[in-house]
Amino acid sequence: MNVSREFFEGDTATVAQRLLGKILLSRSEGCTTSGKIVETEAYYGIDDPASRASQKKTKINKVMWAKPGTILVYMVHGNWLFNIVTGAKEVPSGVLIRALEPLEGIKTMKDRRDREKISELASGPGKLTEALGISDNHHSIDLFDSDKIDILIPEKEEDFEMKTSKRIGVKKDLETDLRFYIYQNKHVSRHKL
DNA sequence: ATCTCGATTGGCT
DNA sequence: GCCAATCGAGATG
Repeated sequence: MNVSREFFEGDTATVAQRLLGKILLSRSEGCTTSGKIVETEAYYGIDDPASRASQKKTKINKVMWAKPGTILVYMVHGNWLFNIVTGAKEVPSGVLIRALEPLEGIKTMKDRRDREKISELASGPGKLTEALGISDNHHSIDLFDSDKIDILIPEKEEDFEMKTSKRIGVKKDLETDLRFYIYQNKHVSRHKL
């Protein structure tokens, strides 16, 4: 079952936590790939120094002001990073999807990633976009107005223990922990931390 | 566990 | 042209 747009309204840290255990599915280049979300990070708006919304508006970050459920993709150090806009309209915030546990289309993911180990297919923000065939042609599309990307609620959600930490790669972080991940899941990035 | 080097794009001078 | 940026892979110990 698909999530509703209301799922992405409200506090971005809450949405980030609720996304854990959900399924991110991509249809790209004729291949369907999907994975369980095991790691996310929340980014607020103008009060969050790490958020792109605290910078000047550009064609990349202006979609943070778009309606919740809009997709934001940008390049960092040679990797595409996948985010979903959250919060009320005109209140910029978003969630970065950082890691997936591969489910469908594992063969395709192996080919795209040129890796055989399942835990190396999508255990990081740049890895999962490559595995799912996500790039800047997904930027600014609406999740609910496109068949390229879906967020699904699994038939039966297994329970898990959630852990939090500081966001990764962020220089000026906030006091609160805004990274959320499934404890002891092997597909979480940098799970040695 | 720690480091180091390469990676691509957009935004600015 | 220059540079920063929500990273990844490989080498090393």
